[in-house]
Amino acid sequence: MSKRYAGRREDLVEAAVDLFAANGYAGTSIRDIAKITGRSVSNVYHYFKDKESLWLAILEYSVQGMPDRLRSAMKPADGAEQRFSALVRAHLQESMRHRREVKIFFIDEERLSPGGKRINKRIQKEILDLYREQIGELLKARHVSPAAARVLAFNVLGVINWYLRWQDHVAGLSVEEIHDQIVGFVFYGLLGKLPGG
Amino acid sequence: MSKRYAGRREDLVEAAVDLFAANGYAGTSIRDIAKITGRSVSNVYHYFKDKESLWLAILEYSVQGMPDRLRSAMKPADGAEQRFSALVRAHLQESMRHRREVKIFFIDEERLSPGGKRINKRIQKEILDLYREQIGELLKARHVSPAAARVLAFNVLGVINWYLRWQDHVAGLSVEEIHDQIVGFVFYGLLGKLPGG
DNA sequence: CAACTTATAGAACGATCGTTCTATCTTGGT
DNA sequence: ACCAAGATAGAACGATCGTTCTATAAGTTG
Repeated sequence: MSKRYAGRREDLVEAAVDLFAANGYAGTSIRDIAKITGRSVSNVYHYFKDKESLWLAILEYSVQGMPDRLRSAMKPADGAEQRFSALVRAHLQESMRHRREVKIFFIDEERLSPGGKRINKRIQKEILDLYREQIGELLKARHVSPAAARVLAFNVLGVINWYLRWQDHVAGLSVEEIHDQIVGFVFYGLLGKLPGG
Repeated sequence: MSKRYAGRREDLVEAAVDLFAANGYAGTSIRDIAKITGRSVSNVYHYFKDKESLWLAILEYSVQGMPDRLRSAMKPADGAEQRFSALVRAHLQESMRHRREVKIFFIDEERLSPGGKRINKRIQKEILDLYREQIGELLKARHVSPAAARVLAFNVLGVINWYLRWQDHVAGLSVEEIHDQIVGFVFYGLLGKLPGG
């Protein structure tokens, strides 16, 4: 691989992320990707054997490693609340970092081949299980049923993933303040505790 | 309009809801809709002038009236907490009732014409404002900033809309129990109150 | 039955899709 | 300088897309 051509493959992935996030998988054509990178259609196929491979390459360098990154954000020495807070904060930051990829990942999963769907589902299940486990630790004294813990895990994921949609639409708060708000909501809801307390 | 042909238009809308929800707007063709209804392509165009009109017809008979239905679920005589609880429960029920439509509505909004987008945004804003207003009432004593109230409204919407995704994947709880769980989470989060209290 | 409106089907249009093929150009190693 | 490997472009394939046109069948109304 020559230096002159370094990053050419990554450019394609970058453009594909943009377009997939904006227009969806079915709504994005190989020609679109070629056009905004100033390349030819066949050049795209030189780097990726087909459209779905491009999709999977996106997942590979972003969402694929997310469960591990979330796990390593939680320090074993801390208490359950600190660990959970760290998990949520890491998850929010990861979602920010890979905003478009996560959007693609969670929204457009339907049109994949069975093999692609399996990868998608596996990662989603890893993250869900991570939350279920931590919620179990957090609520140990309250003996919640597994079904209830599952519902709670989905609720937390809903808050975090929904964040991707309105992230841009809030003025007047810094990113850190928004994250504080979200963590506070996940812990105490609307009524459980005063915002400042 | 003859009786023999009554409901033929509605059949097309019904099929389109199914397919749009399963495969997205760009991922669904007029020919797909014609095929599963056993009609011809041109017959679809006899009832709808183009693809986007079909989309808007779906919104019209489902999501369009949702803000009003949510408003009318809240009894003015009740207190702020009862009113908010009624709002969330009505929203959950409406989301269940029009599961596919809401999924389409919130997910696939990007590929519409400017006119279609405007309708979409208007309804979403109506619902968001409804929540912001009620959250304002609910937290009157705590003087939360408008930006913070906005974040809280988005969080609640995230929980409810995310519910559409995992609705099928929880065994061991009835629909009412799940709704209780969700309302409890919105009010008190993970730690704010005991589940049984 | 005749006239008119509605419902339907089938063929076709141009555009675009994912993909493949072939040919040229660039680069790095010898 | 030569050559193999990688990078690129362009043309073309068959399939499918949204849409339109034309023609026929069915139903309603006189």
